[in-house]
Amino acid sequence: MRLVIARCSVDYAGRLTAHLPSAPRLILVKADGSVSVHADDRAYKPLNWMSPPCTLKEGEDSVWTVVNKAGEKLVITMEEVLHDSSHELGTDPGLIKDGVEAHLQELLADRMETLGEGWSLIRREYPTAIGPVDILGRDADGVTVAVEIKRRGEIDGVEQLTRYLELLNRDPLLSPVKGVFAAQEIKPQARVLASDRGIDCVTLDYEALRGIDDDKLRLF
Amino acid sequence: MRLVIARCSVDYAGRLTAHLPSAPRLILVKADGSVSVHADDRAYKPLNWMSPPCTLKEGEDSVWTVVNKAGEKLVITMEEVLHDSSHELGTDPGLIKDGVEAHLQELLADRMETLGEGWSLIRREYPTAIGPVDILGRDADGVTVAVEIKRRGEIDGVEQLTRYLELLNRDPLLSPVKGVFAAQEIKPQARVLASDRGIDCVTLDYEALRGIDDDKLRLF
DNA sequence: GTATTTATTTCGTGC
DNA sequence: GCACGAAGTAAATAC
Repeated sequence: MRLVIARCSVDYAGRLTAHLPSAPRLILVKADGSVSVHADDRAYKPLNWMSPPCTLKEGEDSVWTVVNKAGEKLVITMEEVLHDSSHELGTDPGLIKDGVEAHLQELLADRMETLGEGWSLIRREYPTAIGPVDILGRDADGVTVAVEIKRRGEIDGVEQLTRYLELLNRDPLLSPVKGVFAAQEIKPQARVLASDRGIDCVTLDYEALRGIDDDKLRLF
Repeated sequence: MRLVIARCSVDYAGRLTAHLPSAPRLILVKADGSVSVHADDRAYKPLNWMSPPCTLKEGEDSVWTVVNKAGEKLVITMEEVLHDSSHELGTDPGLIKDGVEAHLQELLADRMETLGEGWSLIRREYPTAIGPVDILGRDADGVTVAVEIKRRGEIDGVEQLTRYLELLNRDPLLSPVKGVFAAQEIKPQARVLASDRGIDCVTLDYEALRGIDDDKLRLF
């Protein structure tokens, strides 16, 4: 990893065209070949960047040119280098995540009763021609239920579930199939659309689900 | 801007929970208060970060704790500091972009003939109850046309246009309204769905549109 | 301030 | 390799 602090101007021509007038910035060159130009704000997002695979050519006139296969080009004109250091980091062991949608799906599949008494799981990631349904289950009356899970429930999640329901209801072995839209948070518009289409909305409490699951683990 | 290269382990607890085992990494502290932890890959994306507003507390035991208002917490345990430097960058003049969706809309509104001979503009951002239609126009026969513009045309863009068309066609002053899905690149699935719904697809050539526009500017 | 839409989205995953 | 869905999406913009 190479860190350069320099007064520079930058031009990008690729998917769009962008220009940065001269100012002091951080230029970050990673071992993966990526180059990013950072100001002292915008959190972790650089002003300009080039993702790997790409090649960096340092010209003798202090002009760096980064190009990729698609012909995108990032040109950094260095006017004054204030700092330049390189560091050997090695490959990173990587990070472990927890709490995303996949986890919600696991937890809910394990606790279908959360959706209603007597509800049961048929399977997770139930495959259809247009993609997998998050959870397919049955309610207390044996009616098939398709559950779409989101962390944040928005309008396109309802659209997605609608497409699944349309398809599943063509299958005489499954039909009629009810829809449940489950999310940690459901936007009002999504709720209205779902209701309009006869889809039930359920707000998931991640902590509670996990707590229930923990209890279960503890008890059995 | 402060640059620290250190062997460290990191824990994040907030919207999700994540852990990074000990390894050498770059810790980037910006003037905006943001803190990001970078490995030597993943392009410009950090392994972990905290966005401003947040506060960084450097403990005496080489443990940095970053917290924000929502109670999210990033804990960096420094085991060995290999580099530590600070740099005054000042505020950045910022960047000038060109070629994004808004620009495509401007260009196309200026050149409705691109869509068909004799086509004309009614208005851009035509307001409806469910949001603005990118472009409302008329074809050579005077038929109303709703145009949805995307940089990359995907299935939900077609869904969106479908909703607009459904609504617009309820208005007897406008009906019948045709649909045109215009994008620099249209995914095959989006094309199929559009065609199925009687929506025409048009691939936009940004360079050509701009060229035409430049010509226009030159001529008049 | 809330809701919606865009993004050089990026990133993973399944086919 | 392509297509699709998710992201600690974030950021800009309209309402």
